Amino acid sequence: MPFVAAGHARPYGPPVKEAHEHRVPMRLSRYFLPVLKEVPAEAEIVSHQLMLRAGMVQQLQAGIYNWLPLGWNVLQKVEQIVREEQNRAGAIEILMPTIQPASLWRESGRYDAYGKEMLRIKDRGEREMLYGPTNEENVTDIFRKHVRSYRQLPLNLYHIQWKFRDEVRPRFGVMRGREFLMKDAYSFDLDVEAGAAAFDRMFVAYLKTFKRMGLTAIPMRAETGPIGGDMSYEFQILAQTGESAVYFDQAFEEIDFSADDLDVAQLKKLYAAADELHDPAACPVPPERLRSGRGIEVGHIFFFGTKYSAAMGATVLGPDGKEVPVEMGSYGIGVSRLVGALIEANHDEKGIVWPESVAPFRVGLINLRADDELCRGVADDLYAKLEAAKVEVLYDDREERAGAKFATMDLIGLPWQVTVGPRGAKAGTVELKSRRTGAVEELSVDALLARFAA
RNA sequence: CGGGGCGUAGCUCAGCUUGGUAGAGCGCUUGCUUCGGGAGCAAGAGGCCGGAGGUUCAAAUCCUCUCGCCCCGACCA
Repeated sequence: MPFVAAGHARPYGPPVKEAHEHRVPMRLSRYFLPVLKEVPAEAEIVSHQLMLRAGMVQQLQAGIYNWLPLGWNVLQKVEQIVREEQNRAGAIEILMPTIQPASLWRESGRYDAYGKEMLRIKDRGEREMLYGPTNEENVTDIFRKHVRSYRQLPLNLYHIQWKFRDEVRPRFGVMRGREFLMKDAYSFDLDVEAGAAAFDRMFVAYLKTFKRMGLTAIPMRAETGPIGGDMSYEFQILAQTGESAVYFDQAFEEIDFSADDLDVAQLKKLYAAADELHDPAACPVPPERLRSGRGIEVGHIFFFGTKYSAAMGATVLGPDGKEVPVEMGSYGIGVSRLVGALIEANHDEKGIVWPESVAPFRVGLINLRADDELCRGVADDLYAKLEAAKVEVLYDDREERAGAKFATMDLIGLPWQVTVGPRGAKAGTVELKSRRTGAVEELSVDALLARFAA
């Protein structure tokens, strides 16, 4: 750790390899889970309230959060799904720093264009720097220093890194923080056609990524904003509490986004628009097929051609021996925002309801009677066996009353609750409850283990 | 960046109008009793009332400045 702390290279996260492994199971009595019974006054929307109440995050400043163990755990799960789908789509992971030199941004002309959203700082030598709000210049610099030939294309480099945008008004907890974790990928291609193909690969990767998290993401044509360019889609996930109204063709509900043969051209033809771009009079979708809802933007992809490569001299020699600027695109996913968005889409009046793929623990084991020898014996034994079976489990072994334990488990939203109580302990059974459906079944310890060991 | 609101115990808040030695509930500690959906009783710990100036015999309370946070709008992964 000292090595990591000494630089700004990678302020978070385990190496990729470890993230595949199961997490260390935890006894709640030894964990750090500062849950709150009451709703902190600062939180307005439900995901923010629940993240604070479940002890996932803690605000340090406006729009800047500490990630506590439970939240950090989820953040890493989300990050890992994003990473795996980027890798699968052929993107290659790198890591660029959070701090960038102003000189790079002067080359693209964005140092002046970006405005107050960009946090500007100076080092001891009065050198102008900035905390990166995005990394087009940085990655283009990497490219131009190392790539000379079209034979090295296509190339897609991505990283998952903290960014800072000095929002005038941060809000909604981690959904719109100033500091946020983002995956951004950058594609480099010889010509527009190849660039468009790279764009489509990311388009599909995004749909799969969100699908794996149990989210329905609707791709919508979008404005390009300060990134620039002429082809842009944003991905909105549906949640009752979404920021903006969205309208889309019912066909999106019928598509299996996890399929391997998604037809991007077809998908792009389907109608979907946020309210500001939706004109009911001009909408091509007949009313009976038009769906509406509220959306949270969790991803945004751009194809902007030679905007940066031309300005910064990122060129390659083509097969004809001519030097041309590369065609580029950039592809963002708001990783930390997704944690909030996931809760917006998955909660009830009692708390969070995690999809299994991103749950901080798969199983919450509750010993109802910590003072009862029989119960404790059964629960300790089950905990050890779940651990041996590499099931991610949080074991509530605290000396609390039943109600408090159930309330805590419901709040933090682990998909499965396993309850050991005096009644079942005598009969050799435990209770298994689905957090999502509430369905309860009674079964033997062996049957339970068989259910989760896989 | 315009408009509004709020800073008092770890959390939610009362007290401020009308200045007079700082409160409640939850949480925390200890003991006893409880024990299948956020237990009861008892005894405790815990606050420079965001900060700095000022007015006053006296300021959480009145005045000025400042810092922070939240909400609405405009803007955004």
